[in-house]
Amino acid sequence: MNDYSFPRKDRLLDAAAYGRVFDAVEVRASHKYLLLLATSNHLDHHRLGVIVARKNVKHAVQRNRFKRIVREVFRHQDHKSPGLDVIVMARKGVDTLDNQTLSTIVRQQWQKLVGSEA
RNA sequence: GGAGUUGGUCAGGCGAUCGCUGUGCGCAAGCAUGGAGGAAAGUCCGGGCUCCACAGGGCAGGGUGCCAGGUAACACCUGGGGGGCGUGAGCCCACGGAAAGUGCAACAGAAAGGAAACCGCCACAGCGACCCCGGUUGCUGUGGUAAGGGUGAAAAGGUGCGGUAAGAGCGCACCGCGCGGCUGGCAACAGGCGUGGCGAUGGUAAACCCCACUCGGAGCAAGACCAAAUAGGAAUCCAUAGCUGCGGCCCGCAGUGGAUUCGGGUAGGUCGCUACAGGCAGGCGGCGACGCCUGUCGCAGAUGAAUGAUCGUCCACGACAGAACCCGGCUUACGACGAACUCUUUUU
Repeated sequence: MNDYSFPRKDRLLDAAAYGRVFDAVEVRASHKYLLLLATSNHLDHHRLGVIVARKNVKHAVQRNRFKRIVREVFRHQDHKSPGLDVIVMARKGVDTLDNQTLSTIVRQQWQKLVGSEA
């Protein structure tokens, strides 16, 4: 039985944590609308960070929507594999997708990322 | 029915599952409960709050600009006045001063500001022409003339009658304008009376400017507190042994040590942080904005940043859009609903 919760320990909490990922990207998954970067964190769980640039998604409502969906997908994933720090970045145009489509894309990219790492 | 004007209300509902976050209770697991907007937006005004600056006054610079009121305050709101638009309900107005000074106005036009005769009109003079012999007319000159033509966004009060050689505020009537009382109004202003013939007061002040009133600066990353590690500082105490330098060596001198305390202060953390110019209901005062009183409610507080996802169901099939110290406005974006009023068409 998986734990679907999303507590603070599962998030990247400060600039330093983000910096570590950016400085040592081990795996990446690229898509027209988003980009995933990841590096192992030597913990027993994954951690997630989301970046949505104002430049790419103009409206705050749309930025929030993107983050929520990414988190939603994240907490439904299997967390048994060795811990990864993952950053999900939005690209221009994501705000044109509906929730369903966006969820599917994020899920696919996530599988790709975990698969290539394993 | 159509077209329109004004002022309002709501912002998908319910259920299930999985989450996020504040608070309360609990050792904990957990349980209970609260959790975006009318614009949260643009950051354009006004305040509160915080720190800095500040005797008083002036200059510079900015803002506001019909009057009265409301307010913590405003550039907002209410009521009133004036002007403009609309058949109307209604709407719009940067609405002080051009008789302090400086400046600006393309082109056109004769002339554009103490104006100007291009054409025209009129008088007189000279030289002609014609004839019915004192009239008509042509040219030139000297004057008069702002009525007409023409230019312009604008040509110096307007219209009419009189008047005149032709004209002209030259005279008169009405309208407009200036000045002085009077009446009404807190006032802006309105009405009416008298008076001036109006060669002075043209326009532009979102041109400089003048006048009146008004304004200190920065902003919650404000600011307050706690406070590591490391480096450096001050004081006290201990050790003055060893090492380094000066020196041939000794003495000596300078530097280097340990402990404790203190102050500054970085990372990090806590506070500021949501309870108030508060919402709702009723009463009273006021045309109203609003004020006063009583009752009642507790209504986000995050900090990589929560308020969501999926499914079911109902309907009018859901627009614009996401708090970041807090309020009051303005502006912009936008879906739906009902109300009052106006104009118009058709029918009875």
